[in-house]
Amino acid sequence: MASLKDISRQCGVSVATVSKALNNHTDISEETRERVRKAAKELGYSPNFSARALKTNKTHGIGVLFVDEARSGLTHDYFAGVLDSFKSTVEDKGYDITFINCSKKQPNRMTFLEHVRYHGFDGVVIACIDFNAPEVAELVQSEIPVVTIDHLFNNKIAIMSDNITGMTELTQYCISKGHKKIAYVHGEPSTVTTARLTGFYRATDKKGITIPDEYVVETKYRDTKGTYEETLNLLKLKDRPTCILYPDDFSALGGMNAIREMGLKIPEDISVAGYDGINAVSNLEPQLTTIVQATDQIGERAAKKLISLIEKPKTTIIEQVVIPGHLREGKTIADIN
Amino acid sequence: MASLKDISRQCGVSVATVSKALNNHTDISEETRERVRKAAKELGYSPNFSARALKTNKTHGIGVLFVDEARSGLTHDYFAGVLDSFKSTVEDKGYDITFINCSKKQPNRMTFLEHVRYHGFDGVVIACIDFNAPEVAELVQSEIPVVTIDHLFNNKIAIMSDNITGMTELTQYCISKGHKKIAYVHGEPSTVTTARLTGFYRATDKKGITIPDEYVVETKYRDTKGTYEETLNLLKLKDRPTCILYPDDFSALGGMNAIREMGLKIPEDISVAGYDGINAVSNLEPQLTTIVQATDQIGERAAKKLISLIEKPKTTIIEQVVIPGHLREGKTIADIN
DNA sequence: ATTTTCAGAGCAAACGGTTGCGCAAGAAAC
DNA sequence: GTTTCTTGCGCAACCGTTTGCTCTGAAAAT
Repeated sequence: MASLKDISRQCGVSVATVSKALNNHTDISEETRERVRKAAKELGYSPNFSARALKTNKTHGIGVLFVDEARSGLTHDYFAGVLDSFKSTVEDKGYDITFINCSKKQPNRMTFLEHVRYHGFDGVVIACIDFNAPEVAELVQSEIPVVTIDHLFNNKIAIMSDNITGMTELTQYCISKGHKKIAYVHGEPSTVTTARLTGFYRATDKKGITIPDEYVVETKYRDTKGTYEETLNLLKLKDRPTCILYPDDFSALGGMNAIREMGLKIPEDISVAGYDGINAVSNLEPQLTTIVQATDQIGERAAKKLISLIEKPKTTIIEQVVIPGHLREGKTIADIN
Repeated sequence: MASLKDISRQCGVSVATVSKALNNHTDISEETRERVRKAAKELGYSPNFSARALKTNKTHGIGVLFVDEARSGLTHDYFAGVLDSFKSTVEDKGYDITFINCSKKQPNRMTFLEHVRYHGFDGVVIACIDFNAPEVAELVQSEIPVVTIDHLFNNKIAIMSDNITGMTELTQYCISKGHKKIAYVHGEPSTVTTARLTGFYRATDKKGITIPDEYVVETKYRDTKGTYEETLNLLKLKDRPTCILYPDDFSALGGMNAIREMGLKIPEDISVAGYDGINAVSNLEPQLTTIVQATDQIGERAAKKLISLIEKPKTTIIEQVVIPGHLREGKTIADIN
């Protein structure tokens, strides 16, 4: 609780001098500086963030908007990975991260933007959220430096996992193994889903393969029940696919259970693939073929871009950064050539 | 950027009046209050957290210490679950959470305690960390309200997953299925490991079962390679166990792979069980028998206890709260009775 | 008519730190 | 010996809020 004033009293110098000494300003003699440092240590001085922020109008704080509705934020492996990497990177540069309160239960809750203004965050990262919510739009369109992950807003920096290329690559891989009847159980409409769908069709079109509409069905993300049901439906079709792609590794498990329940073998009877590269799943046998998203890079790039935008707004390029994933060739796609 | 001063100018009242009006003090007439509210809205007033915190010496901020060394914090399913639940609970009560910077790369990094003091957090939650680090001790022994998760400090509130009972229950379950030769691949020494080991022996002792020392081996947490190796070793023993327990679901996968690689079937030839109740793993076939830890409850209790300690320090009981998990009976333990 | 009560509002200090500017004194230049 | 630099430090304002105390005028009580 010791303050600059206490130190100044102890050392017989002014508060201003103490402040400058502690902040290594050049107009303080080495001798005084040492005296001040010593007193600070003795008194157990701790700088006061609020006072400093109030005066300097800088918080070195970054707001993180990770919706946790239905527990889909932190416990979502992909986003947890991104956040973890983001966190390390900004912390290395002296920034702290605070979650933007998204509780709906508060009596006088602030909007996201109000909360950010209130705390004076220097910048904000947004991920894993309903990007169409008006509150999100309000925040994005404000003057606050913002970086979004996996969603592109007009004239804002976005870090995007390369879902188009990833899905193209995955689909091409399946095709190269001889599959033509490829089904795709995809997730709810979103930037991500759209991109992957594009990638999917890009690959099939290129090879002149026509996918019947009934092969492309929609379910929720990370919902093993949903993929389980949809997979059963797919397997009941007269003309059954030889290969089924899933929106993520997690929900692929649901599909795989359905397949096995029908007495079919993976990959002998049906091939499957996921998307994400979730750790736990990669340790299964047979190892799931999937696209591993580079969560480390995504988090790190987001962090660096955001800090650049905060510290050098003029020279920072507003751009969409696309981070490629890579194919992890497991054992769930049969070669039927 | 509008401040109280701007509103006061606009309304022709003093700054003090504006402050009181906005904060619903009773000594302001309803008419004035309305006028002030209206002006605040018009000017786009946003309160200033730093100024308020400086004056009131309250931040409504909670520091979270989740070490992310080796990426084991956020991406650890168990802790991610706890944190997620903790976050929702404190946010509902108007608190914000900020990670305590644990970057080692900063030139003038603060200790954990310094960082907490600097930010003036009202309280701190500690989890998933090397509890023996001097820096952690320094923080815990300070005057800051603190709650630890899965570790007990003298005279501090701790929320503990009931690892003893959980492991006892799991072991008893195995025994009830006829297993006597039970191996236990446990994690690195820690509060958690010790508790589970206690639970393990408590169950075997009670039934008068003697476990050879070679059945109890140590490996790292969440390390499929380690459990893979240890499992191979166990399987090579002259007197092979019929059942192997793992430190967590994740690393159980490594063990299971080893078993299958040896041409053995689960659970026909060898039974296995995990610990944690990780989502992804619970969707596998055969479903892994495990103890599901109540992450939701752990996070929520930790949050409520901490807030109580912050707001009502006198009446808050310093205690160790033990949260039971529950057995999820999967299909990986054979009945060999 | 005088005193008491009270609601409504303002004064001013305080929270802890930062920083542009000014000033003094000694060193260097003339 | 005067002028010019340079070094080291203090002055004082300011950031935006909060809050105990004071003040005023009008209503209520006497």
